[in-house]
Amino acid sequence: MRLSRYFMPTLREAPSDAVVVSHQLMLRAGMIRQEAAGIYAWLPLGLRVLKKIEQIVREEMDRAGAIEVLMPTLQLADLWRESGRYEDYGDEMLRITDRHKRDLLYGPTAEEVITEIFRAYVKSYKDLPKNLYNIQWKFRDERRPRFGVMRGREFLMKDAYSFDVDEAAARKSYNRMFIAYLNTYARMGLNVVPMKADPGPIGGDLSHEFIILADTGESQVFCHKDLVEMGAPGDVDWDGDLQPLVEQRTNLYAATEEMHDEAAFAAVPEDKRLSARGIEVGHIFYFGEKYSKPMKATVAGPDGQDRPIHGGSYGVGVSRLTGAIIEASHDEAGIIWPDAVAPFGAAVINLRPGDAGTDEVAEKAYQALIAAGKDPLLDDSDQRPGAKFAAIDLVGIPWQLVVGPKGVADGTVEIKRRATGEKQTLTLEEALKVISA
RNA sequence: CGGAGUGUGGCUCAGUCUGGUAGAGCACCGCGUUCGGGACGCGGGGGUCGCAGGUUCGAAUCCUGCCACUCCGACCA
Repeated sequence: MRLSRYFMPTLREAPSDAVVVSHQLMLRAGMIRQEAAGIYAWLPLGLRVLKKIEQIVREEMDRAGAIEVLMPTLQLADLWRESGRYEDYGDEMLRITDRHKRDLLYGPTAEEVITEIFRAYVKSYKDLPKNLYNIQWKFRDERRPRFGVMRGREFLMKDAYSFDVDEAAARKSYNRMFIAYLNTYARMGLNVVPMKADPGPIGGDLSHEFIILADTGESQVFCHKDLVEMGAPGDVDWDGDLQPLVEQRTNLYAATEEMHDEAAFAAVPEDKRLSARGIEVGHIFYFGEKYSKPMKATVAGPDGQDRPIHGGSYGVGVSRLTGAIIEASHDEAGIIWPDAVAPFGAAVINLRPGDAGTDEVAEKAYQALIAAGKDPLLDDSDQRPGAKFAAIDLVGIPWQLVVGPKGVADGTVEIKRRATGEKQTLTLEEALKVISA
């Protein structure tokens, strides 16, 4: 992409209504534009990041055996009356009436819809387990939206739903999602810690929040230090026994403020106790027959008798992650995107557009990076060098390849790694090799 | 939803108390000088001061109502 033809409206100063750093930087980098409280338009740069995150989530869901569907944003109120949640949900649910005076709602989640779909087709235990997911916009009319896209009213969420014949089978589905989540966040360059969460009315131990650690996180969290650096399991035998991998994490202490147990935390060796701020970027839980019973989602068991399926649901805040990643990865100059989610893989900065020498080298570098699949941004804008550096630092592109008249004169370019600030002066060929490595 | 606050050009803000022909910086346009970490000079464009009503000879400024947004708190991907 050539910057001169792109739409990347960066700001030198942050709008005053942004208080958290990710919100400020997203506005300054021209990623989003607020249209109403908690409702944002995604500008080209923001959309690129959002799509990359979405795609990682999708790939890891697929790998774990989940199957993608797309459910509507608008749902029929009657479906929610069946589950009993239409009245329970309260003002957070945006209710809509269509021209025929039918009650609709903008989905805050999709347990009812997926259960309706499932029950229409699946009749036998032999068709289980199944896990269906969708990545769709949700709306929750938060009393107080804030923190930019991290607590918007409209947000993009991946929600997966598992269907199993009994609790033991549901636990296996749960474990698959647990591992898939670890892999998902690891690919985005995040250290994530699964923490025991409030399981709600169902009880049991099958509810975890996935928390990334960031100084600006909105909740206080407590955990065993080893969890932070434990890493992700990667690809595993998804049909095998995942319980040991899960227990390796869940046996160490980790809890958010609401679930915190001082006594249990005190039992963690003192040098391993970590108290930090965290941001919730995922939540998984098992809810058993909560929806299948009232909505009559049953399958025939081996004995021929119908029984309600055991369900679980698994959410990832896709749009929230754009903000959360920035919270975890930025400096005074701006955003530092992990390579996997960066809007562009590299920026070629032509310090003097119009100069035959720099134009030629910059174009050559740009074409080579395209060929290498780095999806580069070519800064061919007519600005002074300082302004270019500042803007490219701000938007956080992982590699900068600087083509200036001095370098061209002696056959070199400069590359800079955004994350470390490390600069090297190399020939173009060497530079391309480093960036493409 | 309780409490607090803010709405003035794309962004940051002054002007409001004490009514008298709407300002600055950044951004934008033109020309020139510049050009390796957000340059400089000269010239220029852009705002019915959130909306509606009221008071007044005269309202960004005072009064009333409404709307939007933000912050703090209780709740949540």
